[in-house]
Amino acid sequence: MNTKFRILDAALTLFSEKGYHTVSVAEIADAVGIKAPSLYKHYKSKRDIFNGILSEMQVRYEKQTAALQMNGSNPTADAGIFSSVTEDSLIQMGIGLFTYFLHDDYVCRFRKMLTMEQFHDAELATLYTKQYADDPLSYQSQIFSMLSACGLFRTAYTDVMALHFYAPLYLLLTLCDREPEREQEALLLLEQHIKQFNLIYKKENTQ
Amino acid sequence: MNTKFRILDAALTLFSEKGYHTVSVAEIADAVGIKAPSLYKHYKSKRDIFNGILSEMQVRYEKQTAALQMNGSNPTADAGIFSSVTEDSLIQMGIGLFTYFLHDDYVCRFRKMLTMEQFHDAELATLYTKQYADDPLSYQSQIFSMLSACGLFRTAYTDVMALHFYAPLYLLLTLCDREPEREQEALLLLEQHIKQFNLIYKKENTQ
DNA sequence: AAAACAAGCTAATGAATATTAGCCTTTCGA
DNA sequence: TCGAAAGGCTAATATTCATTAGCTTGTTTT
Repeated sequence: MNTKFRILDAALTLFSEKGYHTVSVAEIADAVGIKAPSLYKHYKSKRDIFNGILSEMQVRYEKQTAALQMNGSNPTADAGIFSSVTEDSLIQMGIGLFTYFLHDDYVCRFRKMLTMEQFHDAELATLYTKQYADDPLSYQSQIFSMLSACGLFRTAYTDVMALHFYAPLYLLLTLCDREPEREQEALLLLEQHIKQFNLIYKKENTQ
Repeated sequence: MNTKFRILDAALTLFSEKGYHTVSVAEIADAVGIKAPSLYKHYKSKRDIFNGILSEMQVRYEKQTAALQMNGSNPTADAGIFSSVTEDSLIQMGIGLFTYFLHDDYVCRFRKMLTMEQFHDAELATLYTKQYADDPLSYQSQIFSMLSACGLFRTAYTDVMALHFYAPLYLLLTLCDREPEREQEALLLLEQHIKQFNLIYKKENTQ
């Protein structure tokens, strides 16, 4: 029963460390504690395991984004929530997103895997862009347009604001994926970045 | 003679499209127009071809950065060059860097290859970080510290300024690597980003 | 001109690897 | 309790692939 899931998990770990093609089904089986042919009782091929990981991520991702997308549906209705945006809460939002992306077990392994596989398939390419560029950017953009509407932030192109806020986070994230030992340095820079961002975009009179 | 180079070139193309492990030596040979065993007259193994690509890139990269690193050596001595930094020249610098990274034949294929191989080897990881994060950031940081010193730009943490300037460029670059058809959209956003950046950091009195 | 070398080829080798066949044991619903 | 399904195993298969051996041919060096 849960062997099926343990296979997925072991495969994801291996794929995220060495890439799909470099990992043999024997290795996956080994990590699970069974022999290679037994895998085929659960998945009909190696590719099928990979697809299983994709579906699993699909489910988790939709759950995660649904939780964020302001369940009240109408964005401006929730504007009150933001009546007290402080520098600290902005920092917390940034650092929170960063550490979630970097340390969530599934998210982190999945991103590394997708990084390596993105050019093998147009579908994987768009999935990557959606999860790590388009969706975060449009989410941030939405938030900043609310903050502008409330008069808390300067009015500016919210697309550009979102890019200013999120792109450094993204760059530092991919850096830490490669060199985890530089996380402290990255966090420091990220915090400085957000302070600077806050200084730039927050309206003076509401300080 | 130039077969040796043609092998490197064909291999880089294939590696950048499909990743090192997915490409067979037979495929590389085919692309060059010879048979697989003939490759071994020029390189002693598949890995050796890969290493050849790395060395070739090393040479090109050093040539390229040497050309940028202000051959006059002392940065502040060249401050005069920047006496007339306009919004347009800043945009040109950004767009120029972006299109160079995106369209230079060698740079572009190499980056895609490195993107796929970065987790296979700590050395490749640091190489990636150096070329697409550390070096560009410290270069931009240097420029902004000069611009600040000249009184053209606000004084601020130049590391953060560099991050603000470069990170969006990096994000859009990786996006276009995956989805080249979105280049126009990316260029537009990049231009808006730089205009906004200029507005934020340039001293009002020098407008 | 002869020897040596460069650079191509075909054929062979050997290892890795995904997948299938077929067998055995345990579990469990009828 | 019996039959079948679930889930494990070993052994076999077939394919792909990097690499080597050894031959040929044209060019270069002596």
